[in-house]
Amino acid sequence: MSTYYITTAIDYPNANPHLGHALEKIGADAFARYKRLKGFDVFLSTGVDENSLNVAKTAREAGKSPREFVDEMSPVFNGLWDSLNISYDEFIRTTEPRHVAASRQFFQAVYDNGDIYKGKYEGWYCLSCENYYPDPDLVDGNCPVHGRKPEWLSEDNYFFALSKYEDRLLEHFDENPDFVIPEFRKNEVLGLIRQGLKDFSVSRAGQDWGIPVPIDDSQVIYVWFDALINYATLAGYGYDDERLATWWPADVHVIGKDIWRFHAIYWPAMLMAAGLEIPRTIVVHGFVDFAGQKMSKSAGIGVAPADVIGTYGVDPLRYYLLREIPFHRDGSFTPEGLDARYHNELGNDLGNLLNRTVSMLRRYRDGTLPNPGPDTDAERELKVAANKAWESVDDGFGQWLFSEALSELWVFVRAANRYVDATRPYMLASDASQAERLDTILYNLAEAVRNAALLAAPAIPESSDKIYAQLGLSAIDGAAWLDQRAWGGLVPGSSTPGGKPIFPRIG
RNA sequence: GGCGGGGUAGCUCAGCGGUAGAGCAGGAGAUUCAUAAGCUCUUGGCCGUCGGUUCGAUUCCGACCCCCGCUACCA
Repeated sequence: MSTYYITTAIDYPNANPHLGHALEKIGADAFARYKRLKGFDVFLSTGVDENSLNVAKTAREAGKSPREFVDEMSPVFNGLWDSLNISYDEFIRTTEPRHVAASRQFFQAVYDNGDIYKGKYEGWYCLSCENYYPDPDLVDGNCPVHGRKPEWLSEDNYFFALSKYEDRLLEHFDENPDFVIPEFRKNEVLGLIRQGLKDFSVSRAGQDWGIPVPIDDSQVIYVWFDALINYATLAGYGYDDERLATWWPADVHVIGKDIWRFHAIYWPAMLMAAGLEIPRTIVVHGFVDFAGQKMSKSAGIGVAPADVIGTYGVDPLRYYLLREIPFHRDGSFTPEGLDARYHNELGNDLGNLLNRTVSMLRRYRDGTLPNPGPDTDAERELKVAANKAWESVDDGFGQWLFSEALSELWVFVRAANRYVDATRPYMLASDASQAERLDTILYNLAEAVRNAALLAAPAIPESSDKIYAQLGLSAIDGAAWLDQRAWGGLVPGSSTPGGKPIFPRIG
């Protein structure tokens, strides 16, 4: 079985995760589920980036030790991913011993290769912020946050010779045109590389939080340098060569538009320097805003994922984000939009389709799937619609175009609703001479619902399983897109228990 | 300043050389298996502005105007 390694960004655990974080994990999860359904052995990763000096700072402000703080925050993240049904295989914390070891080994490898050297890092440093500011960020020569005069400080740091890799990076982009998706992001990356790359500092002096530099324990590794290495750590780098051979290079890094510089430039160069292969693809997604405004906890703008789950459920949130927001671009979360898509698309179109189907099976056939007779034009049309859906939904998920995929799927869902109206099974029930015709309609209708559920499974796995259950089938798993795709997966004579509406009206 | 993205129906967007499309919202109708759901029909757009190329441009080219992102620099 082919392996497929998908990573998501590891998040800074210095505040609670919001919808933006959720968007990325949900997209990556939908893709991971899609790949599994297509028969791949998938490894999906996520985690938290705990070595940041910001984390240490936030901890101190909360009157806690960094260690205490991250131990509290970490479960908040994987807890949310669990409640969103993110099917991650591993959740990494960058304070884990295996990652500390891997980072040090990686640093050492790059150093041994001659690409890390000692240099001077200097700039305007605000003592209140504990941060360096580049000249243009200063306001009248003062710290933009505290308004106080910063001090000119310099410290010895270790630098990574990024500038050496300019040509090799350009070459890599040239040879791998799909390295960065979507294309307009690739163009941004290339633009930046062509402007010329500068070496960057990969260590910080005088800090007590972080991973010690292997060749100099007075310094810690710069947080981005160690954070990126998490992808290799998870693949076994530094402790399990067999595992590394199986999973490295990663097939795709899923990241937000704010961090492509690190993933598309720094990271490949770091890997070249460490003698590791470069991941095959980097998929860059956009951001979610709240009704046109940036989400901001302090300003009270936005909504907590847990609240949405509490009101609507997990799958409605997953569906809404995947359907509403084009993954590669920015999009907007609005309570009205969520409510509309929930009721119109999930409830009325899909949920009601299931409900009317199992209801008629119960009323007219005692909840037992009948044997279908010969097709008429109506059945042929329905199957054409199904085939079209399979093609375009498969294609859409494969290209990270979730919104398009779901949009195409709903074309089929509507076709199935139209099938009921066109064939009018409820008018046939009282006429014994029409029994075979009714059997045919009910069977094909159920089959249409089953196909829709299977197609929707990457996006709304729990709901798809519920639909399967109402049709008397066991949960969807394994390479179901390969082995259950054919029309006729339902066995005549089996019982269709039905059940409560899966997307009940709210409010 | 440079690079990139966007500007199409009230809303969210698709189309990207050949008589303007979808979903939602609004209006009307025929139905009843179903979560007052589904189905059918329908109102609604000088396709950001101004020029150009073309038999023909929302679609190509040029200039410009707004919104967003990245990046550089001046001060």
